[in-house]
Amino acid sequence: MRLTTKGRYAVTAMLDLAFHSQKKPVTLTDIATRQTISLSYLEQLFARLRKAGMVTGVRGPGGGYKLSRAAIDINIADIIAAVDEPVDSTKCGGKGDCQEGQPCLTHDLWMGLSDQIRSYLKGISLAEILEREHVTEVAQRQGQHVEHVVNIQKQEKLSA
Amino acid sequence: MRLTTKGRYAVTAMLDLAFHSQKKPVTLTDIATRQTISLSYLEQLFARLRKAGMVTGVRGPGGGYKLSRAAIDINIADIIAAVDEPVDSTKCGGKGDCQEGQPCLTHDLWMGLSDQIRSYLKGISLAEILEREHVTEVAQRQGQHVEHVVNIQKQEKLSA
DNA sequence: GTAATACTTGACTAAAATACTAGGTTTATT
DNA sequence: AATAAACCTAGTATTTTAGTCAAGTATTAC
Repeated sequence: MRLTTKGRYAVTAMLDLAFHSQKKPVTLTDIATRQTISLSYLEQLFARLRKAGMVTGVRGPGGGYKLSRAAIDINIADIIAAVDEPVDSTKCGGKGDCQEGQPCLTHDLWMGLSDQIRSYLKGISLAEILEREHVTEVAQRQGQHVEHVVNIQKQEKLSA
Repeated sequence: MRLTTKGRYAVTAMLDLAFHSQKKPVTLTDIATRQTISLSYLEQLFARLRKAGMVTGVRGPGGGYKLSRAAIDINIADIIAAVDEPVDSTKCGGKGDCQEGQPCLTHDLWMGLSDQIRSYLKGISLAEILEREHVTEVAQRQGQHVEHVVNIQKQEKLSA
């Protein structure tokens, strides 16, 4: 499990998507504008997210992307795993025979730790993050812009 | 908080150090050999670890490195923070004014998540990891390979 | 059917991080 | 004095990151 800016971009984009795509699909152009990520880079990330079955593309005018599953069924670990190339961190393919056994000793230690982080992130869903940080903090500090968004969301929820 | 191969190298080296430096200092050459990390790369990492006050260099023949504190007082988050350049992930310096307020919404979300990971890793000490896999001690004494260690550990889990 | 909109693909690139190389200088032990 | 080790400085090849650019294909509103 690696934690890089690439993964952060993906999580950020997914959070944006979860937040804005409740009613209709969200275009990557919108996300790119809101999150100041380049469109083509987003396209790369979403190609992977789509292959991982986490988002669904809707073509044609009025199209965009939406979550394939409910936000509560999408966890952070899966998002990061989807965009990150899986790196073999063992140097011996997990065989345990790199060198006299010793090296794989610490490899095992690290991998155990890595697994813990993974399972920890697996326990956090998009929905939980949105809910946790939701209107409370950000809206207060922010004023009209976010309030506007929040209002729209509330209206959508009411009409849904 | 980033999780990269660099951080893994640092944690691995620190685990090795914690494991072997109980009596006398450990040379980087030893660690380099055991963990198959280049000596100069280790030097770079340990320069940072030393500046962070986690290890102490002992010069001269018979010298090497040792932990500055007890292994139980050194946590994983600090190790990673020591070798990783702190990247400003906000693009607005935490001011919250990147762009219309919106971007900082998700920035905050991610940073909150990042903080959780950090505090999680802060709760794990070198000593705990070594202890958790305490069988390694046995392996060391008996000169066995890790494959055996893993088997022993599985048996212990079964019998526990 | 056409145009608009949106997704797909692939090639390319500047900048940064990674991992290493080389060659030193101290410092302390023997 | 010889040596073993930390410690320092600079450079460098490779890979990854974070994009850009260009030319597609698919879908739907009209």
